[in-house]
Formats: sequence, C-alpha cells, structure tokens
Amino acid sequence: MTNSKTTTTLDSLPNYNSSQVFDSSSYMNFTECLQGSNLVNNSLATAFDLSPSLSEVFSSVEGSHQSRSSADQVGDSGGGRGRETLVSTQNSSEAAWAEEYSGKSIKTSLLQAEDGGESSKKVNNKGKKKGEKKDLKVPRFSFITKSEVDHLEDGYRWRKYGQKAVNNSPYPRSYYRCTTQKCTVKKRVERSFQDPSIVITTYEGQHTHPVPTSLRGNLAPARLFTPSVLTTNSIPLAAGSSFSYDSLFMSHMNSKSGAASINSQNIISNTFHQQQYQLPDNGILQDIVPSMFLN
DNA sequence: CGGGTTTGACCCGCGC
DNA sequence: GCGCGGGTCAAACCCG
Repeated sequence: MTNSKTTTTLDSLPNYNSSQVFDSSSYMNFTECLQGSNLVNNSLATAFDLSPSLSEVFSSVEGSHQSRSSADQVGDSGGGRGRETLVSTQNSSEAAWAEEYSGKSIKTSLLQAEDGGESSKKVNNKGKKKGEKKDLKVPRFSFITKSEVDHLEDGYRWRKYGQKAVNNSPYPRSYYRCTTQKCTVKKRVERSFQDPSIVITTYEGQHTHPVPTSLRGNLAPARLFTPSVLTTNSIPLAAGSSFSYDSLFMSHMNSKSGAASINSQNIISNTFHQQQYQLPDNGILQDIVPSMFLN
C-alpha cells in the first residue's frame, strides 16, 4: 500500500435519466451528504492523500427512500445516456459494474440512485426496536475505489459490527458504524469480485459531529480533492473561487427535479452554507463540480 | 480494562 | 408459506 496515485474522474450518473433520477426531497444537501459520507471534512482528503494504495475512485450518491422497491429504482435505469452503466443496487451491481469497469479505466461518477434499493429494503428493523423504524430517507453516498485496502481512512472512527459473505463473491462485505455517540452513520465496504482492486464503499446517514480531529493532523479542506485526484473534462468554474457544495448539490437537485440544468453561475451564487471550500487554483476541482451535477 | 473485531445466530422483507 | 439473502446483534475474543 504505497504506490499509486489517486485519480478520480467525476462523471455523472451512469444509469439514470437526469430527469427522473432525483427526488430532491429525498436528498440531503451536498455538504451534508458529503459530510455524512466523510467526504468533506477531510475524510476523503485523507483517503485520497493518505491512502497510498488508493488509485482510483468512483463515487456515487444515493438518496435512499426506503419505500421504493428495488425494481423501481434499478429496473429501468438502462444505461443512462451513453455513460457507463452502473447499477446502483449493490447486490446486483457487483456483476454489473464489474463488468462495466473491468478492463477500462474506472471513472469516478457521482452516481445517484434513488436508494440503490439494495439494502434499503430491509434497512433496520431489527427485532428489537420495532417501534421506531428509521424508514425515512437515509441519505447514502457510495463510491468505488480502486484500492488495496478495504477500509479507507476517512477521518472518522468506525467500529465494525458485522460482516457477510456476498453472493457470488469470495469477498465479504463489512459493516461499520461511526463510533461517535449518537452518530448513526454507517458504512458498508465490499470488494468487487471481478476486479479485486475495486472497493465499493457506501456511507449511509450523516455525521452529527465534526470529524474527530486527530488522526492525521489537519487536513485543509482545499486539499479535499487534490489535483492528483481529479481529472475530468467538463464545464469549468472559476478557478480560485470558493463554492458551497451545498449549492452544487441543491442545484443538482433542482436540475434533477425538472428545473433547467444548472450553470456555474448558479452554483457559485447559491448559498446553502455550511462549509465552503476553496477551489484549488489549478482549477482541477472546478472540473469536478459541474460534471458531478450536470448530467 | 476499554474499545474494536470476529462470527454465528437472528430478524425481516422479498420473490417464488 | 417457505426459502433466500441482506443487515444487525451480541457474545467471545483480541489487542494495546
């Protein structure tokens, strides 16, 4: 675990039609999403920068509604517009995307699945607390990583609470929970059986606390997506400008829900606060933005 | 000893 | 109704 550089390409939702993929109400704003997914508060930065073996990342966002049937969400997806098709439901996705990506360079895409169906169905109705079901939308954010290590360092502390064998795969799926009290974020990690170098990480929920300072010193937000991490060709934003992921996210949501497609102007001007991140001067990050949300 | 991991059992929803 | 598979629990175990 020491080689590779991380190259990430954010594309867009592989499998869905932009016009129907989202139900904005079901998604949290991007920052939340990222935060919940450890992507913002330095987590991914950690992963990208500090995880030696990480070489490529593929990401996706899922807003989950538990109510949807998997057939619903996955079903029609039929390869959204010429992009890589990536079935978001993880159970069946394995083969699907392994197939898709094996042999090709993996591109990072912001995949939004309305819940990825996969686990949403059962979610948590453990016999114990049946009174309270956490049915509501559990925001999910998943990404594919080409890494030799399964559990990427993301700044948060996790406790493994389970492991299951995955169908048709020699690699097990591990379940982690954030160790911070009252934080219900979960993370699921599994490796592609077709391409063992690929790891699928899915975050569920959002952290209710800041990243536990510590682990790796301080990681500046700007380093979140480092130049080496991102490569993509898409609509550029003004380099050096700061933006809010939330804005982007919301814009995306809007565009998804029927509104006109977003434009960088929108993205930058909208403010949904929370954290704002500085775009690196080299403009790399700017590339990622539009591509993440335009679709 | 506290905190994390392992692992088999259990729960539950879904499809047949 | 039943079996399957995913997700979670929790006791046992490990480790610093």
